[in-house]
Amino acid sequence: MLSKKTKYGIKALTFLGRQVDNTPVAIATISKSENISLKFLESILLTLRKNGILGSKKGKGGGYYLLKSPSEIPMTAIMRILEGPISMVPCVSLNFYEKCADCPDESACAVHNLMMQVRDNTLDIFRNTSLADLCNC
Amino acid sequence: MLSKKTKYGIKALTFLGRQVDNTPVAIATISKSENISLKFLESILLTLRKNGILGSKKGKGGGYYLLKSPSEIPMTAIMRILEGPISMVPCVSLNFYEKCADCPDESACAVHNLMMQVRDNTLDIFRNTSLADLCNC
DNA sequence: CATAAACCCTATAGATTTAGTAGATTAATA
DNA sequence: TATTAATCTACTAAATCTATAGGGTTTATG
Repeated sequence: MLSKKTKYGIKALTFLGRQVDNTPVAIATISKSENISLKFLESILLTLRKNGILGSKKGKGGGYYLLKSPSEIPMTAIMRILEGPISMVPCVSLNFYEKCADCPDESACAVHNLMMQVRDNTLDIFRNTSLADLCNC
Repeated sequence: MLSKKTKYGIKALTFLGRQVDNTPVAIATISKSENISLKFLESILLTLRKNGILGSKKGKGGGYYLLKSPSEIPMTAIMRILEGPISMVPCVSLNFYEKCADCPDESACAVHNLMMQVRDNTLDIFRNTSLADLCNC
């Protein structure tokens, strides 16, 4: 299940991507428009900034803005920052790999092989979808 | 992320599906072979029984056994029982649908439309994979 | 009747999620 | 320069979920 953090993060990014110019938008503006708890959104936007997706400007007239154009931001990046691994099990993760404690042989593990398929398919979608695609719908 | 419950459940089902005859297998046998905590596995097998996947026999020589042949058990059924919804958001779920509180218009929601794609792809895999496929690998 | 097994109920430690509260810091502007 | 509007930081907290553990009950078998 997708966390609210990720869901809200994507919604906020989409909101920013739909802006005509790329001038800073205040958290409160996004919060009201997308029905997201202000302080929760604040922490989400902060992590997006720390991970190079967003820039921010402090003080009056400040806010958050996209650092790249929406078409240059793949969903893989957004998902990995907000949700973490795209895989359903760590043992098939590309960026967050971890061996299973209970499983002696990965290549013989039924779960492993099934989840590899799921990962490949999901990854394919996220790789071929950019923030721009989300903004146009 | 896949819960351990689901992972262990699938492993146990695979173990049962690989049995030559379909005679009852004790929880302890599966627990040892697959490195799964006995009491946790107990509760997992119980829910699989209550959901029509497994049968059980009490007393000496008792245990759990599959109610159908592995090829007749699709992964969709197993996943829904153990993990719940296959969708990443309730608003695109076929079997566990729930409207989002924050979202006024589903068809205009970027998250909704993206997760619909992911669901379709994942569902396709689970529909075309049966327990039998997992047993042969 | 003894034994071995599923069954059933309860509790719980720990982690994660989803926030809320309080204040510090920074920058534009009147 | 004083004010104001904004981000930034840190702490707290409730609620829920996860992954067990323990103990007692029931049922079948030899």
